[in-house]
Amino acid sequence: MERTIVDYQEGSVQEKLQKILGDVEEDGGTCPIRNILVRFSDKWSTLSIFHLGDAGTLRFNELKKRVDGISQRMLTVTLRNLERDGIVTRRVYPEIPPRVEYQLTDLGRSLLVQIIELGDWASNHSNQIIEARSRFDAREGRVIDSVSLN
Amino acid sequence: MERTIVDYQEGSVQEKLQKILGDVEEDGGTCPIRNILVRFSDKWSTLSIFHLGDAGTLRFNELKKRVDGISQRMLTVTLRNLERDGIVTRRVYPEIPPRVEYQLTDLGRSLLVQIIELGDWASNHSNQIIEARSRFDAREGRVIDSVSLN
DNA sequence: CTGTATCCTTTAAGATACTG
DNA sequence: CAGTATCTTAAAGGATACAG
Repeated sequence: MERTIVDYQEGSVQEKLQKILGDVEEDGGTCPIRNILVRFSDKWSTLSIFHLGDAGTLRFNELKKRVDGISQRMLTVTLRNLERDGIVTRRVYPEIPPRVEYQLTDLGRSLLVQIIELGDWASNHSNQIIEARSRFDAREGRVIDSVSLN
Repeated sequence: MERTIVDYQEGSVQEKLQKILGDVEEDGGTCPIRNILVRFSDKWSTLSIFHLGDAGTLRFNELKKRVDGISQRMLTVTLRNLERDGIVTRRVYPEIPPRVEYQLTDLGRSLLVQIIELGDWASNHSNQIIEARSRFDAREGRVIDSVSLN
């Protein structure tokens, strides 16, 4: 079902797009597809999924060490949301000091495949993007970095 | 350390992940891969790319009509950023009233393929995710919806 | 060790009014 | 038509202190 990294290159990309657009715009903002895309596109979720996919099982602080720059609060929030969505499992061992282990579910691993492809794309095209940014900034003479157009 | 990813791996998914992790954590936060993942994962960018991919060429207000709920300001900001990154082209026709047409670049179309796959994944797994959320919320007795853990 | 709770600052983004 | 500019609110996220 989702293991085919190969055949989504040639399949019916067009049909998939039509289907997504139908789902995504049908109820303006509340649809699950939008919701899911937004959720899985945040920085900390992506990085956490990468690291759990790489390591298999990680304790809270092990994961925290790997996800460079994440605060304790954001790791907690991120993991709760991923757990809620069925992407990771959380196992608590009643020891002192407590041990809590996280790992990807099957669903999480199938998502991982998708975001690896996206990350791979980013990796392979980063030079093109950086060059495009330079050209644009040279043309415009100013930087429109992230958002505010003020 | 176990490698659960091996289970479904056929090509070089594992290698891709290693490469991404190397890139992504090497300079903690400023690397282009992180930057790019964050940029292309925001809601309005994704939806704009979908619609431009579907329609081919769209004027500002045509696109605005299709991307349900987007404000004028956010469409402007989104399109500027996509233009800057080399994902869309912006062509201005010196007419009155002005006409401005947007379309995906080759780079943009190659990105489109990736996010279609992600959208397709979301579409195919939305039921699983919704069910997981219900189970979690029933277990926890409260909703941890988006972020604040207060 | 694995969190929670609070406070506080920054950023995102909607609404509205105005312009070439 | 296709934006800009400005104002304001909402949300994200960091820092710190504390708890089981």
